[in-house]
Amino acid sequence: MPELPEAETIARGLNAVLPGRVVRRVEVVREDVVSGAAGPFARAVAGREIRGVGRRGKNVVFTFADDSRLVVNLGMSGRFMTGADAHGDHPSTHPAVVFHLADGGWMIYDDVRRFGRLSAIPVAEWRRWSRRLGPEPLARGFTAARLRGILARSRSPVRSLLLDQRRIAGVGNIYAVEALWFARIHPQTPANAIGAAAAARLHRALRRVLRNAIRAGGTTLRNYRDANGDEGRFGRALHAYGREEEPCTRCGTAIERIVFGGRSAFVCPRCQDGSALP
DNA sequence: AGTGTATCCTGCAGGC
DNA sequence: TGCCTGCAGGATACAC
Repeated sequence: MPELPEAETIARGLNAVLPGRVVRRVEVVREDVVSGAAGPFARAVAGREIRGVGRRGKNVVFTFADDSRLVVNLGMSGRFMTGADAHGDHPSTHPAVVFHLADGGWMIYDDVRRFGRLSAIPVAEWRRWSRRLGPEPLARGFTAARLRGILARSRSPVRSLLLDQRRIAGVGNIYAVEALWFARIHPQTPANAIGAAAAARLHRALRRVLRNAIRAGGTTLRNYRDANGDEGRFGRALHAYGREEEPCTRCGTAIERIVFGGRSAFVCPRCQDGSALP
């Protein structure tokens, strides 16, 4: 579920309330969501002071005072919720890991489908961990030329390339589909067939879509809620994703759903007909 | 190298 | 109401 904008929204929400607080005890309710065994995971996190909460790609990253980290990939249905009162009710329906804080507060990682993964990363492993991911698409250094270089190295369909976290970090199916609609590029276009002008359109579209989605607090289709329990408001701004048989907002042609790489893509057969590749 | 398929899970919507 | 199918924001492993 959550892609870059959702992870960013969650990280910001957590960063507003967690820095300076200490994790007293970690309760692993569902062992399958932590990497490695529950015991070592809990021991790696318990006792640490949270210095900040950020994001890398689609991952929410907690940095502790000793520079070790807790990295959370939210999978399809991962969520965070926090509360101040240890004895209060909490809204978690599928708690997977409960973090008891030293001041009596709590943070729960809740995950219906349990595709999410929580990993404790020691200081010495952080660089290596982060390097497995491609560049951040919203970073200053991510230029149109850089995107074009990435595209040029692959013949795979451009949508598949955008979803490959090793090449670009944080883009998921919704925003890949949306950016390709804006750029008028068919999702199955071989990446290396995309010329300089089309690559520049895609670069602009990708950053625009991601930025606007962050501004809207992400996209809620079903599960997604931010750290305050609020829905994302970007669903209203979708032009292609999930709009099968609805009119293209640019030309009125019915949006089509196609499936490849095991995932749905949505395309305007007229705007994205493969003729605007230069 | 790239693609299709299966797998990990649960919940929901739609058809009958 | 119940049963069945298909679908879902992700990631990974495997065979071809």
